Amino acid sequence: MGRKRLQEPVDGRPTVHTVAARAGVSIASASRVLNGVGGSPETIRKVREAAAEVGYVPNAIARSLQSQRTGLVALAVEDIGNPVYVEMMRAIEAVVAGSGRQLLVHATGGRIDNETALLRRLANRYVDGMIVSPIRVTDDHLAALVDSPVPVVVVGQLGADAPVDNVRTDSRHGMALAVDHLVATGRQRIGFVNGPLDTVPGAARDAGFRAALARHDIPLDERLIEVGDFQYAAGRDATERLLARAEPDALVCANDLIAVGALHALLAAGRRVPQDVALVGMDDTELARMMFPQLSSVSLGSAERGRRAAELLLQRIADAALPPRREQVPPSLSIRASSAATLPAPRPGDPPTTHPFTEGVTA
Amino acid sequence: MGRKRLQEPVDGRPTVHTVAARAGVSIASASRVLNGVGGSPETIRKVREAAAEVGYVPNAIARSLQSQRTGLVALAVEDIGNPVYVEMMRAIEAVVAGSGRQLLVHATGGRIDNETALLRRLANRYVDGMIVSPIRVTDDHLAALVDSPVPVVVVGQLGADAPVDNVRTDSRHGMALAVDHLVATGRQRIGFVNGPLDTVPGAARDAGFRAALARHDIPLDERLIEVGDFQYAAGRDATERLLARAEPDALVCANDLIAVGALHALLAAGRRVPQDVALVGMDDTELARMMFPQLSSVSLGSAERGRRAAELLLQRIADAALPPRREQVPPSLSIRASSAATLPAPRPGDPPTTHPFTEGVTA
DNA sequence: AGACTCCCCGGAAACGTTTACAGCTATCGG
DNA sequence: CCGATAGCTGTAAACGTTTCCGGGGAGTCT
Repeated sequence: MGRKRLQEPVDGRPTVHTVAARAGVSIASASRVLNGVGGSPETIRKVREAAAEVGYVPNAIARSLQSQRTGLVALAVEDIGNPVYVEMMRAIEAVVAGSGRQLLVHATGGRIDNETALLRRLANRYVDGMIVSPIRVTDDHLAALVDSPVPVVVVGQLGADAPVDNVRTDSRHGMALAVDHLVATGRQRIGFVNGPLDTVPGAARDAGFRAALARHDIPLDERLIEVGDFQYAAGRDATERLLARAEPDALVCANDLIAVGALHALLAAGRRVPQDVALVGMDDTELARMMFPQLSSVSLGSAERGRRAAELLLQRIADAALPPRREQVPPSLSIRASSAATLPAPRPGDPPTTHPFTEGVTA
Repeated sequence: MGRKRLQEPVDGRPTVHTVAARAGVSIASASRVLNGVGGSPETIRKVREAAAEVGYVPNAIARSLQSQRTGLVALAVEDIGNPVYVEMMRAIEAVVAGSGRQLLVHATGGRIDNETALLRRLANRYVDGMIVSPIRVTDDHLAALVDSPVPVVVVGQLGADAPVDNVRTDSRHGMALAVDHLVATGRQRIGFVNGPLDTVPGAARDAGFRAALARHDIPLDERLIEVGDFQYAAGRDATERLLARAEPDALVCANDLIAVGALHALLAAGRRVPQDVALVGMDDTELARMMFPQLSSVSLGSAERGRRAAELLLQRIADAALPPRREQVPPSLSIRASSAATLPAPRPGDPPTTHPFTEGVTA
C-alpha cells in the first residue's frame, strides 16, 4: 500500500518497474538496457538477469503511446473468400514487410456498419495506416475515410474529388475487352451475370456491359442479364435462372467466383463450354486457371493495384503532407479455353476434347 | 511555451485537452461527456460542440493503455488462400463479433520467424487474445505461445502436455475414413499426395495413411506416395510425377487444394474421375463442391474447430485462471461424385455422364 | 433552518513506456 | 594538478486517456 507506484500490478505481469527494482537500478536504466542503448556492462548484466528471471515482456501498447507508431498496417476487404483479395493481400504484404511492418486483414462481409466501425476503431491509432477496398460507399463512410487520424488508401472507385489516396482500375473498359473478344469470335447472344447493382463494382460493370453492346450495335435483351451477389452459389443460381428463360451463346461474369458458379450451372444444364456457350470471368484469379475448362478472365490488375496502394500508403506514412494522389491500373484480357474460338468440329456426341484442359496450365 | 501540458500537440490532432480547453471545462468532464457517462446538459452541449468543432477523435492506443483492453482479436494462419482457413475464420468471426470485438487475420506464409515475430508483437497487448493455427511448431514457437501476455488458443496438434488451450481433430482417423471408403468401393492401388512431411499435418496424414493401409493388409507401394506442399500447383505437379511412374486407381490428397491440382493432372493425363481414378480430398471446403466432378472430401470440422477455439478464447479472456483445456472435433467423410461407387457402364468413349455433376449441389 | 442526499465538477493519479535533462565519476590533455 | 570531456545514472516529464476522490451547490426531508 505504498504511495509510490505499485511495483507489481494486480495483473501480476512484470513491468519495467519490476525489473528495475529487482536489478536495483532506475527504470530509465532498465529501459535503456532493454532497448540495447547504453548501460555499463554491470548494469546490462543485472537488468538482463532480472528481466529473464521475472519473464519480462514489454507492453506494446504503452510503447506505441510513447512512440506514436505501432508497426502494424491493416487491410479491410469485403470477403477474404474471394481469391482476388488474397492476391491483393499478398502483393500488399510483400511491400509492407519491406518497411518492417506487419499486415493485418479484416473481412467486413460487406456490412457497412462493420466497415465504418472498423475504420473508427483501427484507424484511431491501432495501426500506422490502412488500405480499404469498399464495395459500397456511403457519405458516412467517406467522412470516416477523409478524417481518419491515420493514413488511408482506397482501392477502388471513389467520388472524383474525394481527398484520399486512391488506386483504381477501369472495370467498364474491362467489360468492353470481354465483349469485344466474344463478338470477335462470333458470339451474338451475350449474357451477363452481375453482382448487386447498388455496389460500386456492380454498377460499373453494368454500365460497361451496356456501353460495350451499344458500341457493337447489339440490341440489349434484358432477359440475358441476371443479378446475384459476388459469390459462387449466387452465380450458379443466377445462371440457372437465366438459362431457364434465354439461350445465350456466351456469358460474361462480374467476377471469377460467379463465373465458376456459371460454369457449374451450364454443365449441369448440358451446355458445353466453350462450344455451346463461351464463358468469360473477371479478376483473373488462380481460380480461373483451376477450372475445366480453364476460364478466360479479365484481369483488373489486382496484385498491381495492391502493390501500388501499399506504396502510396508507405509514402504517406512517411510524409503526411503529400497531396492526395490517384493512380490507375489498366485492365487486360486473358483468353483461355472457356472462350476459345469455336473448336474444329463441335458436333453433339463427340467425346470431350482434352486439349483445352492441358493448354495454358501455369504454375 | 507554457510549462503546462501542450494543448495542441505537434501532430496537430486535437486531444481531450484541446476540447476541454475549448469547452472551458476540465479534461475529466470532457472525458465523461465523450464517454456518455454523466455531465450536466450545459456541459454536454459545450463539450459536444467543442469536440465537433475541432474534429476530435479519441486515441484508441491511449484508451487501451488505460482500460487494458483493445477490443481486437487476432487469428494467425499459414495461408489465407486456402479456403479451409476462410471457413475457420468465418466461424471465429461469428463468435468474436458476439463479444463486441473485431477479428484481424494475419497470414504467416508458413515462415516460422514471421509467426514468432507476430506472436511477440501482437500478443504483447495489441490484441485481447489470439488464435493461431501453426503448421510447424518449434520449441521457440512453443515458448512464445506459452508465455504470451495475452490469451492464446491453438488450433491443431500440439505437444501433449503444453499448457495451452488447444482444439484439435484426428486427421489420422480422417485418413482412415478416406482409405476405408476407397477400399469398400473396390479400389486396390490407392495413391497419396501429401504436403511436406516436416509439418504437423503432413506428418499426421502420412502416419494415418500408412496405418490405414496396414489395417487393410494392403502392401505399401512407395511409388504411390508423392509429396509437394499444400498448394494447388504443387498438388498438380506432384500428381503428374506420380502418374509418370505408377497407375493408381484411387488418390487421397492431404487437402482440397492438392485434390483440385490432382484432378487437373488426372484429366490432363486422360484419366476419368471417378471411373479410372477415384479422388478424395481433405478439409471438405467449398472448393470441393465447386469442382467437376464434385470432390469427395474428409471434413476435419474446421468451422467447428474455429467456433470452439473462439469460445475457449473468450472464456479465457474473461477468466485467465482457467486450467488449460483441450477439445477434439471428430472427422467425417463427405462422399461425392469423384469417388462414387463405380458407375453403371464405364466403357471408354461414352459421353460423359452428367448426373454426378448435378447431384449434391448445395448452396 | 439544519442535516442529509444527490449530482456535478476539477485535480490528480494511473496505465507502462521512452527520453530530455542534469548530476556524478572517472579519464584525459595541457 | 586542474579543467574539460565522456559516459553512466536517476529524476521526472511526456504520450492521451479514464477514473478515484474530495469539494461544493442545489434540492429535499424533518
